[in-house]
Amino acid sequence: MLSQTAEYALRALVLLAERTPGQPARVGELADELDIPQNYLSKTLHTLSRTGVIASARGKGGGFMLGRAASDITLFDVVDPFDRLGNRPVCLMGQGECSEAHACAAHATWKAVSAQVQAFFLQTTLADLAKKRRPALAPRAARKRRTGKM
Amino acid sequence: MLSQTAEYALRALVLLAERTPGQPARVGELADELDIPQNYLSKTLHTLSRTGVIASARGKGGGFMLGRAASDITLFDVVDPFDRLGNRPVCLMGQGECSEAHACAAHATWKAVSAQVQAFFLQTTLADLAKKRRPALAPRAARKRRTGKM
DNA sequence: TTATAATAGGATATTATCATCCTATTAGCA
DNA sequence: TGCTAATAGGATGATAATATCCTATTATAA
Repeated sequence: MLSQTAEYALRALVLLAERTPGQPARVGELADELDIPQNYLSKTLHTLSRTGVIASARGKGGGFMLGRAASDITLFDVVDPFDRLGNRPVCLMGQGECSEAHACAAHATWKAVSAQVQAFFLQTTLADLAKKRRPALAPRAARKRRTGKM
Repeated sequence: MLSQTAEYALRALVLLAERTPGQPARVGELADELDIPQNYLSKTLHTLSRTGVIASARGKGGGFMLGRAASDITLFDVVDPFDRLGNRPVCLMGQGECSEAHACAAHATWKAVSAQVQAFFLQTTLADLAKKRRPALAPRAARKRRTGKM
């Protein structure tokens, strides 16, 4: 569904959204926690810093942090610089195999499904994905046993 | 949404579905009409012939044709051998970032959207995509002016 | 039985994606 | 000022997807 790069970006930004705002997180930390190659993530985040969804600070005490409130960053914002969700053709068979004027029987259905996917990315925000940890629901033992995998 | 290969396969099979059944179509013809590299399409179709959705006949007068009724071949049948639609992870952030047990706020929404996409591929058939040309609705002039593009 | 037209399929080239390496730049601190 | 910790970013390597080339195999018809 998403390219590797876009998935990395998304996971990293969800992590950022879970951090206390204003405190920059180092790429190394993020890469480590997410098991993503550090140098690769570095460039991915840099790309996002250019679009403004995150901010970067160089030097000691630097790192990356969200550029605005998590509830104000959509998944589309995060993913679109890598996978062009906006540019996808209307017809799943490529450009204009079936057009609005000369539509196949499935055209309307696909358009509807496709629109739902778009809407999901446009309406869901990082705040929705960030884990609002609810300790009451997760027994203490289970939390400790976390392996990082699965 | 689909890989290049899967898209080629789908377009070619829609074309086959529009042909008179039982009459094999040569790869060259199909590739030509769809503007797809012939040798590549050849292998793609060969793959599908092994899964049984199409049949192939070698030698003079040979070619490819649907293996069963167009209304009995789903888009899933065509696409799955190339893009594993069935194997996609539940969470769009990769394996188990959020699980059923520890779900993010968007989990349910994404699952629903994802299921709709799956359902589309499972329920739509080649017959639905094949152009049942309705000359009454398309003015003769418009039909002639077709450029192949757009 | 030979010529021809088609798919079958291995080998290989090309291109895009994913990933690493290394150096430059910037900021903070002793 | 100089040391250290961080991002910035060019160059390059590895891998997978896409595409081409060429020969083998099979079927039909003269």
